[in-house]
Amino acid sequence: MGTDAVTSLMSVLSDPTRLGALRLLWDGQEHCVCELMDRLAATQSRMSRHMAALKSAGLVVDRRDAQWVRYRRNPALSPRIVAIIDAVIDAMAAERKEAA
Amino acid sequence: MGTDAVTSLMSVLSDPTRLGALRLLWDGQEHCVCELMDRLAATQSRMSRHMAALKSAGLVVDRRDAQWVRYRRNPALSPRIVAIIDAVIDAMAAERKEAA
DNA sequence: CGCGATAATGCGCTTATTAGCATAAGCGGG
DNA sequence: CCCGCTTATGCTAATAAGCGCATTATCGCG
Repeated sequence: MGTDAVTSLMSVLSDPTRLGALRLLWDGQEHCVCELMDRLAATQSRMSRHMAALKSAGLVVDRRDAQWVRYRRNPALSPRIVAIIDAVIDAMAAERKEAA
Repeated sequence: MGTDAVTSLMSVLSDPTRLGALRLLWDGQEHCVCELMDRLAATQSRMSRHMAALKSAGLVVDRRDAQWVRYRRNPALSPRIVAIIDAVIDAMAAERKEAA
């Protein structure tokens, strides 16, 4: 990790579309961009760019499968990063429950 | 919490000066702006604004004491928020250890 | 009441982030 | 080889974030 690795991680997490994607990917399964688009109500280019950001941060990995690109949570993520994201996703879930 | 409370929290956390201040304040003690300035190598206006951001996010509280303003961690913070920040500070500590 | 010390704020500037639109790139099928 | 589907990317405009500088505000002290 660089000097401000945590800071850049926080930057990546400070976007609702990226957080939503992370929440969906956190089930460990693969999800294509089109599915994420639909479920997060994002346009194609927007979704693609946000996924690129998550990938560039090392939080997710992707795989080409025919015309689809399947993203999934990076299984090799450091425990400290996982701890942060788990806590964030937990807070998001609570927030969603309250809103309902 | 609003719809994107978590997102805005992440935004507040995505700055090295604010993260540094949070780390220092996380000991539960009071710290004046001047001390934070010194320890984080920040100018006065910069430090003041960042503390205002942390305060506005509800993460810290302040108290006037003569010519000083003492900031401290907000003791009434929700457990979910605390969990996030604890994890972030833990990651920062690990990062600092590696850098040394 | 004026002074020194500490902190906050108005202002202008620069840089970073994000979005949409259009276009290109990768893939399988016919 | 072209077509349709899916995803990535170049470009540009709009917005937000952050900083420094200067100024203002607040306080205790003499």
